[in-house]
Amino acid sequence: MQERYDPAAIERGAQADWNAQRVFVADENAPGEKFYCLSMFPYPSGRLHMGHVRNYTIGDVLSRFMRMQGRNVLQPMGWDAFGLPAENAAMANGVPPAQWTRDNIAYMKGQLQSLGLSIDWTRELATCDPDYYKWNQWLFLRMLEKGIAYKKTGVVNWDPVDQTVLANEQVIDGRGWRTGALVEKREIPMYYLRITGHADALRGALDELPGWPERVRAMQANWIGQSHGVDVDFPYAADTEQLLGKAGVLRVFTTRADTLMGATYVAVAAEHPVALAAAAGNPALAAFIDECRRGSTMEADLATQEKKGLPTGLHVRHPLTGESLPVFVANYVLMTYGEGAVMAVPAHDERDFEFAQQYSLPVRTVIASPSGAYAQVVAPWIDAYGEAGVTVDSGEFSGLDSAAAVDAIAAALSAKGLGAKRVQYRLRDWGISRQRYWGCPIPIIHCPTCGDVPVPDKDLPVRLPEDLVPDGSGNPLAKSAAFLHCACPKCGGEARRETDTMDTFVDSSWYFLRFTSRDNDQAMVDARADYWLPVDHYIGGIEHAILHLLYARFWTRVMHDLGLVKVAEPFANLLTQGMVLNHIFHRTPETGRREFFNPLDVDLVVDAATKQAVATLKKDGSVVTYEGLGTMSKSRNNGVDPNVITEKFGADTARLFMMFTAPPELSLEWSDDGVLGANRFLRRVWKAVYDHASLGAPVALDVVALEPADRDLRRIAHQTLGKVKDDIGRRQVFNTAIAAVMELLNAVGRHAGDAPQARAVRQEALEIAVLCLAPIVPHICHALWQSLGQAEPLYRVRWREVDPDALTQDLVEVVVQINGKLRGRISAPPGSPDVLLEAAALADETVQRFLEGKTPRKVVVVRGKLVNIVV
RNA sequence: GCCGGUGUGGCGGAACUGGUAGACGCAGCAGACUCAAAAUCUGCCAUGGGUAACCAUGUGUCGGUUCGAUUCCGACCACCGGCACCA
Repeated sequence: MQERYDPAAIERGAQADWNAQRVFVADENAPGEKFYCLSMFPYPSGRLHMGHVRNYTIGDVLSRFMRMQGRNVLQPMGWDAFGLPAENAAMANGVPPAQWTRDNIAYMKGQLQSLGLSIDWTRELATCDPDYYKWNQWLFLRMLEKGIAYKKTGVVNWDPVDQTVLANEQVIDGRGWRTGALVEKREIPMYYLRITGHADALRGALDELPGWPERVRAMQANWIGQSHGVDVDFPYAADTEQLLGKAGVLRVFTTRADTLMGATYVAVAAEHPVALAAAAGNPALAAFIDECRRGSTMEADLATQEKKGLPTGLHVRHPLTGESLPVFVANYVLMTYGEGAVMAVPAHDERDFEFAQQYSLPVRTVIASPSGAYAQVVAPWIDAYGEAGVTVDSGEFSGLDSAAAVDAIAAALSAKGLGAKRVQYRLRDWGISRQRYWGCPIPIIHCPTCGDVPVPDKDLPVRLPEDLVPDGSGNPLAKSAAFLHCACPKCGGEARRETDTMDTFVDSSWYFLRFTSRDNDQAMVDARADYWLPVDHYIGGIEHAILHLLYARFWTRVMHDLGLVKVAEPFANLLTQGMVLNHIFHRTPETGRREFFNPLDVDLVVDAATKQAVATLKKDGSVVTYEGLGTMSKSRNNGVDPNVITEKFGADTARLFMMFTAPPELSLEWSDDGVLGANRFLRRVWKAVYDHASLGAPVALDVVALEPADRDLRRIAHQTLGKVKDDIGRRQVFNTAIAAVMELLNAVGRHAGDAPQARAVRQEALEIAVLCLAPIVPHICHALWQSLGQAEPLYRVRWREVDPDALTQDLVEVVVQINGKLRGRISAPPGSPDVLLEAAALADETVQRFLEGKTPRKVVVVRGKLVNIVV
């Protein structure tokens, strides 16, 4: 064994051994209960960042730990390879997105491998591979057959200069990012997936996911939304009928049907058909509608917007009283929620109240406050006006509590054919059409005679040409004659291929299923998916808490309903890891752009007196502004390149630092000193084994021949073994597990003596330390295990069981409290009866002094832990 | 505004089921080794008082339950995240 810890050589050697033995290739037929450990696959942006390192280290520690527990582990890896950045890079460098993407994958794969992750690379996939996205297309066609996929118009951002559709992130302050042109809204046909059809199931099943963090479940529940209410139809009055040229109803959705008798007007969204019809002959209204539509995109972040509206001049009739009510266009009604229209009850809804005050509309009190907070609704608004109560002045519906009134009014409406109870979800259907090149083609052919024709299964995949280079002016697929022109599968006539591609969230909605059946070119998934699913542990960033996880749950449900997989929920346990933060420093010159400085180039000193942080540049001592901590990012120049750390200290140091510095769910502050500390610990472990091993092989351990100091060390070692298993296996916290091994190593350092049994105990303690660290820092442990004279390689070694005999103690410390305050400690044999402990505690010198002769009123004994004397 | 989370030393954090608050590490201070420095090792390290033994205080604030509360309950404050004219 070498005296010096040389991470580069050790890591190269360990990785070579693992690869040669194909240690991490998963096998469905291997013994042991399956454990599918999945980390969210990366977008191949070019280089790994520290967030990736953290994510994949957590997954790898769990995988390696479970492997040691005898589980049959699958840990795969792939690439979320379609997306906009590849097109941007292509425009900047003139390289096709395919080449840029594949180059990045090759580089980043090397980076991942240098971290020593226990990944089964035989199952690697990239979503831009035709044998992957073929099945996106195949399932899309099944959804089309089932009516789960459908076509309707949707609104997109249109850059009038580049003649192209822009993603939201390409719209900056309402202008195109490249041209600076004012972005327009355009309606175009798009494909949607009917995720709303599963809203109820997706919401309900959240309760059956105890392995998910509470906050993710709450975020999904909020996103899906759920309101129990009533659809109410307001028949058109004569003026509306005349304008629209037909009889009809204006439908609204309300959760407060109990207040229907207090409705004094109806408000519709700017995009509502009635509003648009009224605007045709009303320039002022048309201008207002225009304003509303602009406002909704550009001022979405305005918290308090003035309630504005205009009368349409049209009227509808109250469904129960027949009273004529005016119809307003209001900026607080959303076309995308419910029916795009609301009944307004100013007396019992705050927004309606505010609006009614502004436009002098009548306020009709129809609810009596159960707490007597008010008799009649008058300005100003108080929250009690909006609360449920008992109906008053509501004709035949008077005197009911709100819930009963909703039922009665819903029944009355239903009898007239003017309404019914309904559940409304906030969730909207998933629009998957993207007017871009670097994505999975939607398998549709447009035929002038047959219409939209699905591509037959035998012609799948519809291959994306890989040699195109986008130039920013529209989708290059639309300019590629080879792609565009085709024969109609139905009539054989000349037809045109759909040029839209799928949202990349489609790609990531089922990749975890494909890993199980990667080599099957006949089916999307096979029986192996049922073996491996559900994913036992899914690890990824909180930023995917809503969209990705919801889409993946939906997609799995669709596959389940089609009989393709047995599970309905894909992820049994979810671990959302925190972000990696670093200090941010900048300086804003009088002219020019703000300049950010890398933390490596800055000295940060906190003044002890003022508590003010002072940051100075290392090179010239000039002062820069300290902005605090923030996520590592290129734009703020506060990133740390993983390669720099692994090259300088090794992957094990990087892994140890990540796992030790914070629990996985919390954000992690980068600290160069912390990295040094992690490295220092590994050197200490190395030295401890070296010092021990260089004295030659120890004799066999004989537990009956141990000195007290030996028994102490052995007890600590076995306690550590138990704690580490519990911390990693049950609690999934790693920092405390590492802390426990550090304590063990400190104990080994204190343990002296060259007696044969002393050395045997140290041998066992070091073996346990190496086993406990093996999932976290696998390379150094691989080498140390050999140095400890073990014939079997560490990757084949199972976790060791705690020896209960090692944990026994002759005496345990018992704490003595008086009135809950710590006053002394006594030693007693474990399992001493309460009366003995009580007597010993009362006899204690310090205790006597504090009692000052007073008689205890009561004594509480917690066996083996403490005695509390109450006076 | 609504929903969720988090508040503990100079810093990251620990205390899992109500039972010794501050494990482990970082930084700092002192010492050993060294011609010296780095590295390494040892000791100290919540606050106030005291030479010390020790005493008092202390887990965002205020209250409650309990023999005993960082932990449970109530009210409030601050910060972070998500959603938001949601009918």
